Amino acid sequence: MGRWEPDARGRLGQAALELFAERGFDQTTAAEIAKRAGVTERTFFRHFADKREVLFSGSQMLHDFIVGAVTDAPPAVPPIEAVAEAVAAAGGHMQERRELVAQRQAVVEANPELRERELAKLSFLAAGLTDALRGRGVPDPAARLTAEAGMAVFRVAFETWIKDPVGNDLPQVVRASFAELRAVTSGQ
Amino acid sequence: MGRWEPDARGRLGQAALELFAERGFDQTTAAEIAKRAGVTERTFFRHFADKREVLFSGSQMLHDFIVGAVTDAPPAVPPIEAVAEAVAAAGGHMQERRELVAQRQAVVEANPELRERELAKLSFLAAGLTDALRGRGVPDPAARLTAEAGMAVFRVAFETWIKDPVGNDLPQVVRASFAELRAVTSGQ
DNA sequence: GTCTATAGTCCGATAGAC
DNA sequence: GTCTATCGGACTATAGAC
Repeated sequence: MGRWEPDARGRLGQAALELFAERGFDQTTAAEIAKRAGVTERTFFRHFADKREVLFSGSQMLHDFIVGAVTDAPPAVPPIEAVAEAVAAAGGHMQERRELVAQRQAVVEANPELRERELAKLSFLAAGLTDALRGRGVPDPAARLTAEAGMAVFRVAFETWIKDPVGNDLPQVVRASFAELRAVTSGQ
Repeated sequence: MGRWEPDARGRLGQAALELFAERGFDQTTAAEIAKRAGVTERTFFRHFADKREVLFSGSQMLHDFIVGAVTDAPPAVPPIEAVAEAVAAAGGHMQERRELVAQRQAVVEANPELRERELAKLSFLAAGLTDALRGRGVPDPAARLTAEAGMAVFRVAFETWIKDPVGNDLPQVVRASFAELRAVTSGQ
């Protein structure tokens, strides 16, 4: 065993979520989060570039999963289908952690700065998705538009699912939202 | 003539754009912007909630223009058409100020915090657009998806136009992007 | 208009792991 | 010896409180 308890990063994320939920993002200082996690404020900022970032460790996993799924889809699958299935599959994983996801989302929605960061993460994901589609031979601007359409659907489907008190089939909501997007863009 | 020069807000916006372009967002303090505009730092924060906001006065105008155009479109116009024409018309106005728009965009792109704020403004616009569509009798989730599709197209079309060294027909790029979105969502 | 809390940076020091 | 994670303290600017 080392000098310190392991997984300072994980403990910081846990402590931050608890404190933000208890008393709000603005009313929580980085020093308080660090204290609850058993480290110093300085250590907090070595793990996270800013106070908001502590809530977005999972975004990288989401990014890698969705981009990976699109990259690995069989070549014959049409681009929009590859994106739809990747997003639906990611939804399946989120569903397994619904309690945690819902608590985190409530914290994010309660604060404008956190909502801003959430949008930035989805924009970053759209960029990754665009690259993955280009890698499948999809030309611009189709690659960019397909990726943006996928993120639009993800936003809408996720919001529908998280607001539903039951909310037990996110992948299905994702697929239905893609169908709905096709309907509205074709003029009904 | 009053005690102060008029339009402190406008001068602050101008001074901020100049300073951000000269030495970057991070290397410019609110006090420096205020000094160049001939006011105190305190006045800067009376006009703008935070340092980033000084670059986004135009976002409110864009919001009101697009939401107004969708609200005022004849009832017979299909939702996606109403959105497409509203965005195309807004593009026409931006085109008239291409130099200023391009300079501002270069500053925004150069800084992650400013890019974040830009995304937040577009998200706010999507929300206004969703309400306008509901006002036209479009049900959920179609209203939300149509609005998000409109913002996705706007992002892509704007980026295409601003990167084009000539870039003299944004409304046309917007319409072409809507057509492309229809194509990609229907699976080519 | 002044005062202050907090975010976020920079420097150096320490100690275990490899 | 090198690498990585931690700590301590001083410092500036933002942003809000008074």
